[in-house]
Amino acid sequence: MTTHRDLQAEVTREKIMTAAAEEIYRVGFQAASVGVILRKLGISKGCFYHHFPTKQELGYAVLEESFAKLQAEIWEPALRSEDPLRAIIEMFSKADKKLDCERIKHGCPINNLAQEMSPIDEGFRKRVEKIYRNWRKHLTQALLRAQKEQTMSDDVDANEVATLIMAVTQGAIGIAKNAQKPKIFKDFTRGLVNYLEHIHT
Amino acid sequence: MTTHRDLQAEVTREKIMTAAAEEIYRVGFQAASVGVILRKLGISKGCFYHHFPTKQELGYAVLEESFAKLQAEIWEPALRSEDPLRAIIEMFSKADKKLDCERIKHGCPINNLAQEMSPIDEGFRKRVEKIYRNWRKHLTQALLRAQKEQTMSDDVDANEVATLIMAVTQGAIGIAKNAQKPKIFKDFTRGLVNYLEHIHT
DNA sequence: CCATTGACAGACCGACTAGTCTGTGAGTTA
DNA sequence: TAACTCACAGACTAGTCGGTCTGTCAATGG
Repeated sequence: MTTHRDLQAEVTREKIMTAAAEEIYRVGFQAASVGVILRKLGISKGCFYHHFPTKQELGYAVLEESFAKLQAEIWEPALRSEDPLRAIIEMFSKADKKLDCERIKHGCPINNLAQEMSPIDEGFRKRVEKIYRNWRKHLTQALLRAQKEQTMSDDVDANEVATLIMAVTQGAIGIAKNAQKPKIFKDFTRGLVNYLEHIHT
Repeated sequence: MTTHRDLQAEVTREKIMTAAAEEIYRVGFQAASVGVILRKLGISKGCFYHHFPTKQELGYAVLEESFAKLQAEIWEPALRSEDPLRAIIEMFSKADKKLDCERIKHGCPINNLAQEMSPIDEGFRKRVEKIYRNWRKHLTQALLRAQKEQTMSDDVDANEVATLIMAVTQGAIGIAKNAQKPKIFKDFTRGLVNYLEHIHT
């Protein structure tokens, strides 16, 4: 049975997760201090370590629950769309609007974590790899569907296009984040968009 | 006049720089400990802080002197080549050989540093931005030259191709580094290579 | 030859970190 | 209502970090 206490505990866990996700996104995992996160929430050490055994486990949870979900939410509509290739093209074309700007400035949360933590923590590495494998799989499936439904040229290899999209996305976000100018993101994706237009039928 | 002492000091500085570059490349800037670097070299704290005012300045020096130089050395031959586009294509084609594997496994040193430090240190951000601007400039110039010398199609925009190459390179290295399989690098650049072949004349 | 310089040695410091441990008191159950 | 559980509080610890400071001694210049 779920008691009032269990519910309250769940709320607390969520509060920690949200604040941690923000902080990790803002400054990176290593620079994110457990103490700072708790002070911001007005929550005690005891409370935190009641919910998470280590800072590392908190990081894993943020990656798997918060970041992976965010990524899925961003791509799912396009991948489910009737005309996936067109939807993807429009994702890039509209990338300089509203919320996306903030996301470009701070980079892709998953990629940030990956670049920082993968070389020194196998746990992060494997979790990120799983997310990427998934992304690649769904993207490829969507493009194969596009070919079947005649909205993408048969002359190209769906898997090849999928990896190209992924590489450009990650590369362009990284470069734009560094430049701190979301406008630059479009500079670095224009070539890809033109190419995608070219194979769109 | 350059005395024997000055010379010895320069040697020491170089030793520190080399060890620091390795360590920063291996574990990132924040995780790299000054103490660990010094212990490895058998050098004292006093010695280190005689040569570098802060750890931050050491990081800047490594980025500007070691990493930027490395990057230039890798791309210069291709960009100076008679047929730059062909040379670039071959760079990607041969990326799974020898030394390059190690580089792919640990990622691009500059990009690693950029992703980790740019959001929290403007000094790193600006230095990386300068390197990227330079890379983009030289790459674009090389492609414009290719067009003038009729080795690249006039139908494409040199700047657009340059940014595409940069984005794919950074994205693919990042993904391959995470997967820890250099072979994957080729998967993620095959689409680009085919495209480059296509516009090569 | 003697005064000075500067490359280096290493003990030391304060700040900060992740993580522990002993309580405490409200919510739950018998 | 009495026993108990568990979400939470917060002082505390051990260790690491970047950075400082004083001292030493060989190379240097007058």
